[in-house]
Amino acid sequence: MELDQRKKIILKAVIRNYLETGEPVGSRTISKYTDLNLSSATIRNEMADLEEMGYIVQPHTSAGRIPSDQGYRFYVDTMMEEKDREVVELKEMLLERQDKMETLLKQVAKVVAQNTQYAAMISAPSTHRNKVKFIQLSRVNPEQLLAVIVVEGNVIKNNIINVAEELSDENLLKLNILLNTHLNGLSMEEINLGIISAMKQQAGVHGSLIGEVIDAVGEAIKADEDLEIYTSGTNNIFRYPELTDNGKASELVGTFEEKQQLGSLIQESLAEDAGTGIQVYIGDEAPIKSMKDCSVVTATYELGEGMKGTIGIVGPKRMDYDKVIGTLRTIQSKLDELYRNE
Amino acid sequence: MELDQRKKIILKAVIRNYLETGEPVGSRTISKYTDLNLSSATIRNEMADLEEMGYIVQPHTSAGRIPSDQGYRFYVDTMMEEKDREVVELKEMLLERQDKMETLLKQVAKVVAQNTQYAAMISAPSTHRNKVKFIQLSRVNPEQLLAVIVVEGNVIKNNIINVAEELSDENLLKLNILLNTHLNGLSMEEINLGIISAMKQQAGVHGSLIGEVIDAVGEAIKADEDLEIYTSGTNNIFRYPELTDNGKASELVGTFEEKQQLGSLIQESLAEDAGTGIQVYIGDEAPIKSMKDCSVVTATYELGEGMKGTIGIVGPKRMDYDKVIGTLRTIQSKLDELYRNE
DNA sequence: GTTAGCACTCAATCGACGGGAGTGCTAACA
DNA sequence: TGTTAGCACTCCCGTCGATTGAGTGCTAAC
Repeated sequence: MELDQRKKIILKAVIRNYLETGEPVGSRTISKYTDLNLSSATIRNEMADLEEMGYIVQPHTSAGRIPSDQGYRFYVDTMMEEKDREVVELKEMLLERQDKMETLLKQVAKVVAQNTQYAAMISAPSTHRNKVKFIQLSRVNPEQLLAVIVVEGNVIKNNIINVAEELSDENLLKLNILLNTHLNGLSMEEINLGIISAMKQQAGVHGSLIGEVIDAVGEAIKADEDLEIYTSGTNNIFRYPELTDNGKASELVGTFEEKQQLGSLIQESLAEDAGTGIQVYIGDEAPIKSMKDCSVVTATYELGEGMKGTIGIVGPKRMDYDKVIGTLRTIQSKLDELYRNE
Repeated sequence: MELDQRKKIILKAVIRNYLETGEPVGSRTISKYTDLNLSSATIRNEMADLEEMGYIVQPHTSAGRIPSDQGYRFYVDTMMEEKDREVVELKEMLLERQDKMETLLKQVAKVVAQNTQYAAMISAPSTHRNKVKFIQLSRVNPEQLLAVIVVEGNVIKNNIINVAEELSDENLLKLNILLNTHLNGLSMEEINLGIISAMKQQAGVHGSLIGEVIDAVGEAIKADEDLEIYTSGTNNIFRYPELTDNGKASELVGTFEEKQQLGSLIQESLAEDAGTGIQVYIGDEAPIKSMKDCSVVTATYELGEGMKGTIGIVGPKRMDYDKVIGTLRTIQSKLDELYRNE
């Protein structure tokens, strides 16, 4: 069977109506809702076809139809190609450029959640590929050294290193020069054991002590690379009974708290990034099982210097895709603006 | 009317039974539960008295009794003075000493939540009173300076400072000396505008540029003083219907996400700190209105060097106070141990 | 191909009903 | 005077059946 023009119109009408009301929609409603001027009986026939084709389902025999995952997928796909979304006006949108990345991200998550009334999450941009700008090792007291590493994008990492034996001023200076000449300009992912052992070799004699310090610096660089994720509006899920019935709320809240679980979503979204960077996952399409009754819309953003992160919105399948995608587009461009002329 | 010995026994029996079952408890149950050898009729009379005195209430006419807030309060108070709690064995309790405070705190929250099956929160110790150990200003590039401040307890703060005009090596060195001589050994709360302007004065001529830098350092020290709070086990609240019925879940989850709201609790707990540092808030006693159906148990902890923070456990009023308090005691001593010989 | 009509299905709602847990009160007992 | 057995009463809760109403599928006529 083929999805002809009329079927498409009816399918869209069903979905749009369901998005609004959250109730199964019957043939009579569609008969009046659309301007097709068809009787409910005709619509009934078409709807039976659509059901057979898998776009809509009946929750029980004598109820109206609701969209299946396949139906949502159709809707989202056609919607995405149809028109350029108008830019959504964000309520109280004030993104000031923050020194602290953390503050900015929390702010974005909050704005997005408030605006859409769904749950929002945002991952900090990964800095693997950012280059080291500056390294400094200083003595805090005889047994403690402080290593500070500044990376492009003004990301700062630091680490306190405990040493058994005091390092002479001369050696400290040498070490600083060594570290800077070897590591400056390298991206964090390029700094590997090979480079570190090369440095150790060049440092020569003092093997053990200096070696330890070099290792510690290497660790400081590698550390903290677990992706940080911030969430907001988790309690918006309570607006949608289909997400909170039967103890589903507990699972979802748990997932949002254990932010590591959200990682897979972030990864996938970054990987799939095509064109606009906006992705829609419906039900099982998302790689997180507790979200099987949700839809997830993700957008990748870029903060100058190639630092990429992901924003995600989680809501019921009957979410207002149009608005959500519009909001994400707006945020994308605002962030881009904010950091373009760094 | 007086709360005589027998009434106390009955009251405790009612409460203990209710804690176990979560069901209203009737006179017959108590008659068998206790070894008073009284008939249910006698118990009924006593229970009527207890109700009149406000220790227990009936959810409806023909139901058993449940403890009122006043009843819980009595129970907790007598329990606290009764005996030394035996030490609770924590499941999989492995607190390794972490370099990163954040990791340690998240770990503690998680352990506590898993152990008690309630929601847990923990505030990072405030560092107002910690003394500055080390300050360093370095040039990252001609327009950017990096300020690093190390505070007792190895708390590290840093800030990138943008300058309009390059600072000479000589001036940078002077500044470093100036900063260290003036600020080293002072606690963060002692560093105020007076001290900062004194430094500016001493710096003399270069007023504007150097003044700006000094201000920026001052800001870096003051910044980030909003208390950080970590939570875990939020979804444990779903184990207790009385906390999640009628949309209460949404409120509670919201409170846990907006961690700032938890601040008042932390403050109060730190302020009230008496003796053991353990506090119990029942219902309205807690300063957060979304917790009016909860009980909250807080404990202050100390990580050497006078860094104090608070751990809080939030659960239903019928929480297992005994276990919760035991767990908190154990955590307190483990943390103390961990940092005692710094 | 479209539509009116009709029988059918099934979830949701409502009221009636009975069981059960628990109470308060009274009267009898030690 | 304190304790207890007995009893009527209250009220929650689950079950059952009837009713309602929205919606469907099918058939026959247009």
